[in-house]
Amino acid sequence: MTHAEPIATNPRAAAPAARAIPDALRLLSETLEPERRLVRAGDPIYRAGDRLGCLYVLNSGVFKVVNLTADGREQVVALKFKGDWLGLDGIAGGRHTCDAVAIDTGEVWMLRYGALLDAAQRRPELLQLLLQAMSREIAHDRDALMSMCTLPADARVAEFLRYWADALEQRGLRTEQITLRMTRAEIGNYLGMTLETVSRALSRLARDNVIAFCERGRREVRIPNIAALHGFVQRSLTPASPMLQ
Amino acid sequence: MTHAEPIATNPRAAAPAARAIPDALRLLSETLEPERRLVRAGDPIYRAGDRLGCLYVLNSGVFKVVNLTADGREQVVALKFKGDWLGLDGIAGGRHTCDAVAIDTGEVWMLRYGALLDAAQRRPELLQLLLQAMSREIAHDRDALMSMCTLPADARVAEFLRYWADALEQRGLRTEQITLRMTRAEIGNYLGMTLETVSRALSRLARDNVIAFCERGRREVRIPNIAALHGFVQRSLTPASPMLQ
DNA sequence: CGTTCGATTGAGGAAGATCAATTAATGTGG
DNA sequence: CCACATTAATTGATCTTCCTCAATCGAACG
Repeated sequence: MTHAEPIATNPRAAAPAARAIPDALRLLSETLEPERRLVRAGDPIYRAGDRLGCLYVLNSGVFKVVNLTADGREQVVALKFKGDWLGLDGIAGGRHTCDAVAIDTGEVWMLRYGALLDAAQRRPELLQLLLQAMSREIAHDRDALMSMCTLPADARVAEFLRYWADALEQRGLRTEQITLRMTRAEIGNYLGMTLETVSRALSRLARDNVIAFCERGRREVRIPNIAALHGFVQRSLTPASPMLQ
Repeated sequence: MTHAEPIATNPRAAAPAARAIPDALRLLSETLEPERRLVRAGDPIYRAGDRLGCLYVLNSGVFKVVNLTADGREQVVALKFKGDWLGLDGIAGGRHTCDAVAIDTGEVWMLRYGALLDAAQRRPELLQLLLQAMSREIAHDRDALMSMCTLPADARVAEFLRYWADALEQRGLRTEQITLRMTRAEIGNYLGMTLETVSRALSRLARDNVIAFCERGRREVRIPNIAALHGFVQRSLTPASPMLQ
């Protein structure tokens, strides 16, 4: 009885999701033949205010999406992985409303918005793909808002790690040991807390053996068991913490 | 010289936006002839888990969108006004992921998802309409997340009122005096704070003359000047409050 | 006119921000 | 390769904001 195998214990349930991203990428590749662009950590692919010429799909790597307000506030509002789209928020206004910046080496595919629109008119499966990507993003943003509003700081950090590990797992990538490509300050900015609070939360998670730090630096995190992270979140809810009705 | 007319002092700038919603509604009405449904405060139009048969567009009234998690947390994650769409988050999974509940009398138009998809394939302007609605929702959700993360409680309440008044103004509705159709508890739940904090924030806003309560109850709020609300938000940022870098 | 529900206001406490000091990585020029 | 400079992370000590608990008040309703 193997117990250390959380992935694909139920192949029938895992299979469709596991196939979804490669299938989507193949469809896009074949029907639109997108221009490919290699990026390294720190490279922006667009900036808030840029005219929306293209939408982007990640073939590999990790991106952060940074929102900025007129009054100078700046915040990481999303993380993007393989198969995710970038730039969807700019469709309404014809201009990008955020910065998109690579935080790891990777490859993005550029889809001319006009060409995509044309193709979507002719090919139902392409339209579906786009609508589903947008829908997924809306649903995810709401979950994120909800975590922000209802979870205490420690749980938010745990949830952040769980989400990251989960995203990698769904894409068939190594999840046992993940490299956070963000500083504590960036993580805190994303989660709405200070870098000190992030650091303390991580220390506590490590002390509780929910995560472990690896030899090389504290930027690499070992997650022996994703379910344990979820358990940690749940525990911070149950013990007398109805937190906002 | 009439001075109490904040709208359309610059007709060229205001006109396109002001026309956008009626134009969109007319297009939908003519091309899809949607079934219309009257609702009253408290009526749900769908529940999380329901199969996605329709998308909905508000012709009038106000809706709240409520998200619930497996562990029982429940939160208002969005407010919807005339011209807004409901149910977009359910496209990806084929099921609604939230409850949508009327908080005022109004009328929603039901669009069979399949029919909408067909029509969008044939009519570019309809496809654009749908994509723009989804894009706008993504952009707005990010702004909301950002407010949550970067603004202190008082400013979040001010921003909430500003957004509500702004939404009404954009739709050509009375904005001088608005009726909040949510309890303090609901507002607090939406903004990630307790009802007491909402109450205190409102009292402070009234004391600073940024808002005023009307004779009948404290559920009606008079907003003499929307810009003053924005000013209040800004002030809570500048005086030694970098708040998260 | 009492009952109920929502709103307000105050007092005390806890989570998390801020300030500050230390330690660990990373990078740079010699 | 090492000394040094720089940046990131950790940890502790306060202080602030906001939550919790509780009492009071007002409005709506039967």
